Amino acid sequence: MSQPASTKENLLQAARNLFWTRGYSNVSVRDITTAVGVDAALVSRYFGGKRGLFEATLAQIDRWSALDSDADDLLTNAVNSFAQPYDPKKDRANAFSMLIVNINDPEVGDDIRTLVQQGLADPLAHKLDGSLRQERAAMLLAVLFGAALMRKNFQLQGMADKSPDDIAIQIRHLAQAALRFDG
Amino acid sequence: MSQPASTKENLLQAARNLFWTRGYSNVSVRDITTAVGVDAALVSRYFGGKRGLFEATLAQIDRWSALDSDADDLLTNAVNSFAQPYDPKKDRANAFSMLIVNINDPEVGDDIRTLVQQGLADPLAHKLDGSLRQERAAMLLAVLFGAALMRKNFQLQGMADKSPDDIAIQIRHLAQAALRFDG
DNA sequence: TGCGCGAGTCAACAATTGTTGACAAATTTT
DNA sequence: AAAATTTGTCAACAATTGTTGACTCGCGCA
Repeated sequence: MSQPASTKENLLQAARNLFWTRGYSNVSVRDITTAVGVDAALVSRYFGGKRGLFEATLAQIDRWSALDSDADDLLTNAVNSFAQPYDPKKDRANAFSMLIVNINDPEVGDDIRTLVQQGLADPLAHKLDGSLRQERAAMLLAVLFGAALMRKNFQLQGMADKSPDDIAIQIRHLAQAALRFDG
Repeated sequence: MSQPASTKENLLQAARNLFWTRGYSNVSVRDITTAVGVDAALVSRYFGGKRGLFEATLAQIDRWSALDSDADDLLTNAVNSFAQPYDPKKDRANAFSMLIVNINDPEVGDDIRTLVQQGLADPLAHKLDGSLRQERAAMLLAVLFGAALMRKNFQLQGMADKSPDDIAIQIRHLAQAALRFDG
């Protein structure tokens, strides 16, 4: 039995959808409020402003399901998280899109940087075993983000036009190489 | 004997520096003109507007030096193009940064997409031999762009804090894996 | 009935943006 | 020297942006 969604929750969801696809600076407060059907003033009322609303959406990404695994099937999970088609319900693949779209924003870029470093890269490196853990973690993320960048943002032929299964094979090939790096 | 740079050339250079580092929407016409020391109206006068000025900078990237090689040392050139430190004089490493920074811009994103597809990915695939050329070209670009993204934009530890030589070793490892892909 | 309160609207603000037309100065052309 | 063309400035514009304060409406409660 779900409660009738409050306006505040509606704003949060609309903000997530818009920020995560268009990027912070490319979404106006009025874009969000008209999507919900309320006045623009409510954003400042409820969240203290546009920036506060964005950070409220950021706070929802405190856990990365790609890290919910031991070192063995970490590769499988990492590959799957990018191979899956876009699904606004699952925060996993969605979150990566948001990061790329917002990383170069002068207003929120720093937030994204620390979120990825501390919330994703550091835990990932800690999960690996062997030497050069930080380097291999960074290389794995380079592969995953690079594939997402080519597939979703640049929409390159040879990546954007592949089925999730096909793309998973390509990414797995690269991810394995990243984890195998030993100098 | 270089001519004294004309104001139009100065605008073009200032626009390149700013657009390529901050992104199109994050740079105002007045940012560019005050950097040169002239009035903002000159952009519309000389280039037909902000958009025209941006496309004038895009027109300067019609050739990719990473493609100036046969299939053999293509990998070496590709790796070098990303390992080199940021240098506003050389358009090579610079151009990739520009592409990432502007790819998500609603105004110029499509320009970047077609430029990369037709000017970079297609010629690259044509240069490869063997099967799955389009896929391997896309994978190589995923590695190169992903490394640039982690290093310059996300500034991940394990990539951003490496010397050009060290980063070249990592990228070469991944790039070789990309070119070796056979399904 | 009257009081208070949460929810939301409305009008307006200051700032920033890209662009334009009229004008002034300087330089070249005739 | 006079005319014309280039080169640039200046003021102003309309649109968009985030934010604020005053206000209205509806509902529970005394």
